[in-house]
Amino acid sequence: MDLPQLKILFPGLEEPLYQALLDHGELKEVRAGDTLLRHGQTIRSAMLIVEGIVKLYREDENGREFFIYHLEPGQACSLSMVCAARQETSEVLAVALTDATLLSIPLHFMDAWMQQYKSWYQFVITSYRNRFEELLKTIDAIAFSSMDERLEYYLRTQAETLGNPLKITHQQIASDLNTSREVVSRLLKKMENRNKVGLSRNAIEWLG
Amino acid sequence: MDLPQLKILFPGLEEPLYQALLDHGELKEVRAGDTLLRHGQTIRSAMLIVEGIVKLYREDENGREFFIYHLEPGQACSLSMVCAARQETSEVLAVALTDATLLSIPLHFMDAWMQQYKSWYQFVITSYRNRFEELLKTIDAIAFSSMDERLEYYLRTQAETLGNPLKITHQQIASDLNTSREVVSRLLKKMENRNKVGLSRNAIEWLG
DNA sequence: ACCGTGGTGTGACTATTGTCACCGTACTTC
DNA sequence: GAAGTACGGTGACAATAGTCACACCACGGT
Repeated sequence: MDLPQLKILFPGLEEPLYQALLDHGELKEVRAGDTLLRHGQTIRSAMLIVEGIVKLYREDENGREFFIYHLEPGQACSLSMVCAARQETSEVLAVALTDATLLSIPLHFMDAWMQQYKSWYQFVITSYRNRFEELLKTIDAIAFSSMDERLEYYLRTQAETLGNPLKITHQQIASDLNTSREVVSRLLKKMENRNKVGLSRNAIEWLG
Repeated sequence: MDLPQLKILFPGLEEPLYQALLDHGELKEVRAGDTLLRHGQTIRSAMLIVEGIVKLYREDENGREFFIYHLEPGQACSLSMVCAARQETSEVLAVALTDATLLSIPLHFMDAWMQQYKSWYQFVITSYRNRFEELLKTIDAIAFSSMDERLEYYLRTQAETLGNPLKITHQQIASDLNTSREVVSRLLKKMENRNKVGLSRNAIEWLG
């Protein structure tokens, strides 16, 4: 991790802040499938995504996992930032979807930078707002749409951030949408008949 | 609006910040039913709730309104704060449920105070986190629960913030939950049989 | 007192989603 | 290559939620 790389990933920050990020941020490598944040876990640092994709879930009491959004390089885990700022516990489950590199910012720098660097405050607020928007879109999907519309939205957005064709099983989709595998299979079959998707084992191609 | 009142409503801020709030915040009186924030509207100031209850909705393309949460005195409209910080447009609909008094903070003070007063930054972050939590709870309700559970949760939380018995019609509940009046009436009747609620015209008493 | 309106109760039906059962097929492992 | 396992397809049925139709009643205005 060097300065030019950092500037590309997180553009628009102040010069001394980049240096501070390099000096005080700790790079962490995680493997695909690793759990980064568990429900109820206390958060001790803010996380910026340098490389890889992180998947965020909401869990219910029975351990069901509902997908809420992805975090990509250049983004920050807003929850980790606000929780960190108040040393509270996590309310979501975060799992690395691919091998990933994170820049971990110790708690006390959050406060300091917030007042020292306007660009940091802007970054945090912007991150927050973006996550808020994602959450609102998620609410739209489940509040206003039927399962076939939700599935289409899901496939479209997954294909955008994860690439097309998608390497995923029907069971994983069902779990992300909190429905059953049979329902997903049936709806996918219908979509295939309308040429919206191409189906094969462990892969789905989104054709729009 | 005077200093002691402000301290009770928004505890834990720095002394000079209270004075700044009084000096630069503009008090606005609104009537029950007034729309404070329309979807797509540009936001020019941050809003703190001094008195009354504000109801936040998410709208879909067809104008359906899905209830997301209430704002009470001492709380802030986080969306107005982040949007204000970046001069973006609103993504929700905010309506005064009762006559209300708002403290409107012009845009440029947001930035200044954020760096000047640690307590302001804490307040903004905390507000944000609380709204985020509400949103996650809303997602839980619609992602994991059936309509009868959602209705119970709705009645319980409404009774908490609005008082018991609730002055509300079945049609309004149906609209808030994005379902139909008949479904609400039927489920309420079942709940009455189980002594969870008392039903009368224009009013519902939550009995737990 | 009468009427009009809005709020509520309810039966019958439809549509959507969830569940169960079972099968075929690909891929893995030995 | 045989056996085991994960994945996907599909029919039958159950449960839930949405829609339509209509009746009844409370209340306000005249």
